[in-house]
Amino acid sequence: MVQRMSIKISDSVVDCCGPLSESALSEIEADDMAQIFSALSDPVRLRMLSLIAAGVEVCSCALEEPLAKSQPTISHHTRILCEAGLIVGEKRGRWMWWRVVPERLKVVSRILSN
Amino acid sequence: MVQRMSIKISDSVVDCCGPLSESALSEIEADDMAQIFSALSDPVRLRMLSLIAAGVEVCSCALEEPLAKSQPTISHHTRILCEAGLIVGEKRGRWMWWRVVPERLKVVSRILSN
DNA sequence: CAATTACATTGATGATTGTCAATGGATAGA
DNA sequence: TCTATCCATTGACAATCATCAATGTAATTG
Repeated sequence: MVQRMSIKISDSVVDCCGPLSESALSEIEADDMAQIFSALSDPVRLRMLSLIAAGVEVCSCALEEPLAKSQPTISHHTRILCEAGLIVGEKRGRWMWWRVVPERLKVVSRILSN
Repeated sequence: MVQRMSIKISDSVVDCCGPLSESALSEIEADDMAQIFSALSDPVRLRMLSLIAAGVEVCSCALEEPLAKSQPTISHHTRILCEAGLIVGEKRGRWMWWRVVPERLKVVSRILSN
């Protein structure tokens, strides 16, 4: 049985935004971008994202040991990365498998390269 | 008279880091990257960065009105962006002039595009 | 020198955040 | 059905953060 995570991504930033210097950001655009950068602003989450990106797919249970955090903390961070659209999860059996969303990273990358 | 801001940037991330997925981040690299993303994780700072990038050079006093924040708050945010190496300031007379550091933005951009 | 202006710093406050123990729900195996 | 496992949620706590009033500092002007 396969069950997909629901994601709440703010998409106003995905298609509309050119590079930062082009024109002043609206408050809404700034809020959306800030959500993504907030997700990336924690060292544990960055290492988590790196670990997930290193493998094709990574189980939640495989993150506790290298990150040296408790299970609820791991769950908390995967949730934040998921809500920012940076990773997606798929539950298979008892395991939650995570993979990165490269297009999402590219969106942010493109905004910063002006 | 010209006076430059002192910046404290953590540089371990500037030259060393390939894309996120290449290999697992060390804790030190993750800390440094997190500092940059933290600076970008606030909507006011994003709009501030956008405003500075829009003009060639922008005075602190020209930021209060469009951002609708008090002078101490503006000063607080410019400081954080500066410490992250994203902007540099130069004091000329009574005015503090800010400009973005495009290379710094490119560093972050490159990390995200794997 | 005195007044004014632009900015930084300090201190305080309310809000947000990272962390984990405890608990609950769902799935697999015996 | 019972037990074990994987994960999410809740609640609590300490730490960090965004904000601003008050104050300090440096530079310009009269």
